[in-house]
Amino acid sequence: MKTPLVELPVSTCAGQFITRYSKKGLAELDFPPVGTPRCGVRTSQRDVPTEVRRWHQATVAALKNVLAGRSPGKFPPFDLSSGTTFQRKVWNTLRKIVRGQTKSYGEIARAVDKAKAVRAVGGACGANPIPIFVPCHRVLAANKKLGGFSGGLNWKRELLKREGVKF
DNA sequence: GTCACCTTAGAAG
DNA sequence: CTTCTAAGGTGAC
Repeated sequence: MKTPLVELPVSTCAGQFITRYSKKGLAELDFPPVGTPRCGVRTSQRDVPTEVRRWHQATVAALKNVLAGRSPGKFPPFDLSSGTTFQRKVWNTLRKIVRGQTKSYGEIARAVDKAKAVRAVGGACGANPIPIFVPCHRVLAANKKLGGFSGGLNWKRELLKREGVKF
């Protein structure tokens, strides 16, 4: 059984992101469909619980800060219950990577005591429900190559650039 | 069961 | 240098 999620859009100049909340916190974040960046689209939040609105406020602020190349500030609580134990371990490790810093898939693998599971780490990154906040984009291949990215390599490059990472 | 995936170290040519 | 291989977790088929 799965708790239905409350879905709310986040309109930024980079496009309209989609966020989804469970009863525990932010559960998913999607990149904008494609193009058509529109600023300042207003959305009805009539049926949204007060608590979720508060989280959403934090989400919007954090997202805009990141897109502006600043530190995110406050995050809403995350609900990563959808992942497996291994994935949550990986995501938890990713969150420790500070802004402007990068790690390799191998380093993440070692950090979760599965030195040889580098490819599994890649899989976990791809399964990451909350990109940007759980910084899967800060994970590069061993020789500082870009590697891949489900949401589109352009986003990975863009996010890193906005954090001041050169490569 | 098999395959493909955001990988990587190492061995061989 | 390039190419090939094996190894790990997980979901799709």
